[in-house]
Amino acid sequence: MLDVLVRKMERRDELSVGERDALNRLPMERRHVAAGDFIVREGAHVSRSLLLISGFAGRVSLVADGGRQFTELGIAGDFMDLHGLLMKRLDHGVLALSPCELLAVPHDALTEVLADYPHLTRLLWLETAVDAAIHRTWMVGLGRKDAQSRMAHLLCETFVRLEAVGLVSDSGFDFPLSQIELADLLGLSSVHVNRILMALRADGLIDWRQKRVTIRNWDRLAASAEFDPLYLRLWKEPV
Amino acid sequence: MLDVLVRKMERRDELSVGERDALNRLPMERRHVAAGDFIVREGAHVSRSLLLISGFAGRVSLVADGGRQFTELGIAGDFMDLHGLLMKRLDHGVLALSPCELLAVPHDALTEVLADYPHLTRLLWLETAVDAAIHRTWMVGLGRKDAQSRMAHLLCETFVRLEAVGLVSDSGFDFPLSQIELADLLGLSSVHVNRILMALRADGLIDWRQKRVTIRNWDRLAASAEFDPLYLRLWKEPV
DNA sequence: CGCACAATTGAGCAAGCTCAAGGAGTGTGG
DNA sequence: CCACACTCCTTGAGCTTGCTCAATTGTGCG
Repeated sequence: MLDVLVRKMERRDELSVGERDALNRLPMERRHVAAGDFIVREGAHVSRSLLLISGFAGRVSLVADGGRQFTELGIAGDFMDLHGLLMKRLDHGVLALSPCELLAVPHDALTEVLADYPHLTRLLWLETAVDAAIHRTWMVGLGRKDAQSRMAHLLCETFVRLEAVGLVSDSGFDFPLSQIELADLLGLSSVHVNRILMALRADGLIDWRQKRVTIRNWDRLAASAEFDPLYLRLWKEPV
Repeated sequence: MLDVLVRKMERRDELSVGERDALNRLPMERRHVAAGDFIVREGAHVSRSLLLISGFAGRVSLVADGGRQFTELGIAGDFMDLHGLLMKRLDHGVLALSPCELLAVPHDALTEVLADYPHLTRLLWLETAVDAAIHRTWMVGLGRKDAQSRMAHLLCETFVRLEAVGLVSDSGFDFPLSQIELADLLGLSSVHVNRILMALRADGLIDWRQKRVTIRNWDRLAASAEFDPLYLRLWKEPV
């Protein structure tokens, strides 16, 4: 069941047999959440962490004027609230953007297992460190890049992350987000998202039909995004 | 020498004597960096992590058009690149915004010590988790709040974080950043930063003279920022 | 005193927003 | 099988926040 997580971690460092067994011995409960439902509410006390097995989910914060900002797009293989293990209360909500399949892992069991596996601990710590690196990269976009560059960057990043867990085929991926949701990911209005997508299609950089994105010209897309995948830490180097 | 870090960690959870000793046994090298100098370059391979003992430092990323975005303001007690322990290469630069005093801790020594102290590991992991929470909070500001609210939020956040390490007195704190640097923290232009600061002063929310900020009306400042310190995780709860 | 840098102010400009309306796709009940 | 309802996408038009360019005024320091 943890295949998708193990696969991603093994892009970064070897897992020993003992470590893989330790992971698989963890008690886990399977959960399904429908698109549009909250997986966790903002501010909730959490005592288990949720690994996304399939689907798309967003970390989201609400603003007083009725707006919202997604602070991360979770894909298969992502722990949506692993930091809850340490924070105890969640500083954001988690919303299902498509039907989601999750595994809930109790914190006490996780803590107990990790005490005996420092290297495994570091690999999970790395997962949260990559989250932070993704956050920083988004911040640079939100603060200093224009709307088209931000959209291009989101598509490049999502492509590479999905590729790492085997969800890319024919230079494309299924991507069931609405333009309203994209707007709240990118800090834009949905009207502007629409105009930018029209432009990216007209320029031949992407196709986007029936909830599926196809990259038509990676080089130009990555260039307009200033995309450099360093921050995703997808190379093998001992931790 | 690690006092400022220990003090902050003890706001969150007890440290045992053994844990405190283990920290103090770590080999450390003291470094001084002048204001305006890079502490670490973007993309550098790192083999030690740098704890900021005094001064202000910024995590910064450069953009092709010559712009830059700070993604975090580091204060005394902050590890500027603890995630380098896991990432191995840094996805951002670290710039001294004032004269800075730092302690460099070799990764191999840190790894070795932490292997025997799982609880200490979790406390350091929590440090990086709080970094990520700060990132998310900034993202919400960059994406969905106006300039005045963002500035107010930065001042509230900085106040609370400095208070946690004992650097607040008389409702104020020393804050030697230029308006250009503030602009690059907040994703604004320096001209606009200036106008907002004039407004905040005129409204009686703050004073800002001689590199020192004084909060004149915390309630209204926090309200205009929609500031909720939950994400700073400054309460005591076992990790 | 003079230099370099930071703060301030003015004026015009633009990226992206809001408001509004029409079209297209999809699911559902009669 | 159709009609309606709902959501999402698309497009137009005017507006606002914050930007750029530019000039002026402090201010710390050798």
